[in-house]
Amino acid sequence: MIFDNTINLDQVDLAILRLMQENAKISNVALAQALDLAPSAVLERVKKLEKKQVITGYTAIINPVALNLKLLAFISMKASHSIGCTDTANDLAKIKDVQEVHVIAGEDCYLVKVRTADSASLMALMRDAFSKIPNITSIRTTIVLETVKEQSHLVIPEQ
Amino acid sequence: MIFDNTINLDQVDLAILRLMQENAKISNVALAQALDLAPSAVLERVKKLEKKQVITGYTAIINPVALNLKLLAFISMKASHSIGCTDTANDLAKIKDVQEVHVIAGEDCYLVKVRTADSASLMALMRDAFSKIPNITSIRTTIVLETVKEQSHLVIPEQ
DNA sequence: TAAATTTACAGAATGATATTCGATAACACA
DNA sequence: TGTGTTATCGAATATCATTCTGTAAATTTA
Repeated sequence: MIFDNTINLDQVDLAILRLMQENAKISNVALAQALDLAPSAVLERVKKLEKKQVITGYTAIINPVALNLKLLAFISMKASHSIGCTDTANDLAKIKDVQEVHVIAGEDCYLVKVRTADSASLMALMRDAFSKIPNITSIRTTIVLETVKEQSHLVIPEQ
Repeated sequence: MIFDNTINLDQVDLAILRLMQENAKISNVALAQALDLAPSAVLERVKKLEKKQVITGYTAIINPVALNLKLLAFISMKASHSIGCTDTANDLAKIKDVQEVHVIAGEDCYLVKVRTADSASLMALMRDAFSKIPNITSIRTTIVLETVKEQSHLVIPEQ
């Protein structure tokens, strides 16, 4: 039996994704007008995209500065454990202030994106959370001075 | 004259942000019920948060794999130009496949997050786009093998 | 302190919207 | 060709967003 892992998205699906990525709160009616379809047809497609986990959620984009989260940092780490062990990565992922945890190729093992109020709270985070995680042998912290672009928008193929 | 740059958010505002970050498509009525307020009052607050640029948008979170975007990479760059010059960063930001551009402290100048289909398309991107940007003197590409956590959700203070 | 102004909220009205459902047409496949 | 599946439409209804007015509270000003 062939396990069909491919998700086939047609032009209409891609257009929906494009519009909803741009503005998740676009009304179903507006979507339908833009796509030249009935609202009920569009709704069914959106539901299907959600069920197929093509769309995994909807979120409000919040200005970090408004929440006083003025420090962004990337932290590279090496670990001593065996290759393929996911414990350390999972421990890192549990930390709330950690936005991203990536296992990377190259000299280091993990790349972590962290957002805190300031350098003091980053220091506190490292003392209280990172240092408790076993097997981490080295850490290199890169402070972001200025973010010129930061978006989760994906490039959606034109056709 | 004191320029009031502070954005004062009370408990209700934070609760709105928490709920809308979790699910941007939550209905106004549901929000109002959760906050024990009238829908009209909540709507006014949301509008205000948008106007104050606390909420900067609403987006559908799309699974990159569904769009065949299976490669994630971080690229560190050095540049030869004078400190404070933003041209290079802006050039990088213009590239569609580039999700993030950060000016960083440390040995390198820029950290760039890129998402493409595969290593071939990353190669093509470097050939067609990155190489055209002047003043870049060195590049170090870090390929992500696995992403354990990736979210734009901010930590919203409890109270 | 008192008056004036601003702000936040509730409640009602209405206009728009989401959602459901049955019917139909297009399509895939054997 | 016949059968099952899928996508769509259009209408009906329930839900919701949005606007507006009045009011109370908070804040500012004199």
